[in-house]
Amino acid sequence: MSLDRRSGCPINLSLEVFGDRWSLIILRDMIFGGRRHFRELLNGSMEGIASNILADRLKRLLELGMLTKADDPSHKQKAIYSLTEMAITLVPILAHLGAWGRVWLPVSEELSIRAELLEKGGPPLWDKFMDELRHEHLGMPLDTPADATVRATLQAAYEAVVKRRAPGESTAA
Amino acid sequence: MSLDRRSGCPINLSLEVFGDRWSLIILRDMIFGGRRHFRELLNGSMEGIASNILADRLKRLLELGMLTKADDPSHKQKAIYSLTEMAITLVPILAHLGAWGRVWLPVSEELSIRAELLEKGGPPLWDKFMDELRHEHLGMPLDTPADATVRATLQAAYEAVVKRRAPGESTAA
DNA sequence: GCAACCGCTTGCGAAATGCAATCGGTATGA
DNA sequence: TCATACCGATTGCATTTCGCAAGCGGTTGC
Repeated sequence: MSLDRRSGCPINLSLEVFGDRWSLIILRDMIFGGRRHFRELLNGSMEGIASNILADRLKRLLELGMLTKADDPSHKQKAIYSLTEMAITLVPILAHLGAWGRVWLPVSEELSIRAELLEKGGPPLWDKFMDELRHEHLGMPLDTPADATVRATLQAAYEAVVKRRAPGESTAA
Repeated sequence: MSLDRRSGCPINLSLEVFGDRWSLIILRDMIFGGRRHFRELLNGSMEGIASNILADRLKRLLELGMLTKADDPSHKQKAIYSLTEMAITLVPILAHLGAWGRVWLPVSEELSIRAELLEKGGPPLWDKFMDELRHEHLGMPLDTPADATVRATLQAAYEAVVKRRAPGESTAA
């Protein structure tokens, strides 16, 4: 995973940033899953990322300016990863990607409810979500503090589908 | 490049489709460059795709249902590749990707003019473009036949930038 | 007849990936 | 105090993929 600079085309350069199978998965888990630590990303990843790949991609995303890294005051060995504005502005792309996948690919119902809500919410919801992410990761003040965050709303919808489909059973989030 | 089905998440499945460094480049060249033949894609690719990779990706995109392949009546050995609806609906994603790359990555001026116009045109322009692609690749009637196609407009803008930046010189399109 | 072109394949070295085990250090609880 | 679990990685190794160059049998135009 090097940075080729094969051409100055915006689409090509974007692909060189996250044109691989893991970078966007990591960002997805940070954005929608609220994960901030190495172990959270490692164990929480639905697709089962390997630890060396995760370490490599985090380093790469740091170098690219998509993430920042800071010490966790609660634990000397813990590191907290934060999204930068560069990464936060991927939300519309992730929304489109999810919407497209929902139409054309064999998505599972419980995992696509988030994409469905995000698509229905449209740009206003994306803006609200990005505002929340800026607050969470960059320490910026919230434009309009809401009672229920976008992430919590999406998560609740996901859990409702899981519960409906498998009543009485418990499933990992 | 296999099809893992690592999870039913829409974003993950989308990544399994074009989460590599070449698939979207090929589709970009077909959509914005109007390329339909193997050699056009091979020699016209700004990033210099290798012929075996191109062959592999075309096969993959065929299997995924993003492309179809037909004989070219003008030449017994020529094949014409066409976009399917599945691929045409990537236009908004490509537009977003280009817009994001233009903000955050070291794009070249001449190669980003298309992305700029596509972003400024917004969804109405994307719809018009997709309509033209449906006409071109699927044989559907045009909703509102226009004098200048979106692709020609983008191409003209690109060439104007090239001409302005290097007056008197000639550059490959 | 012959060079240029057609889509595509082959061979091969280099690089990336996936997997499991492990590292040295840190918090936790008995 | 001491075992245990956890922390962010790193290492070794087998497998897969990539990138490059050359070449394939066949078609076309001059």
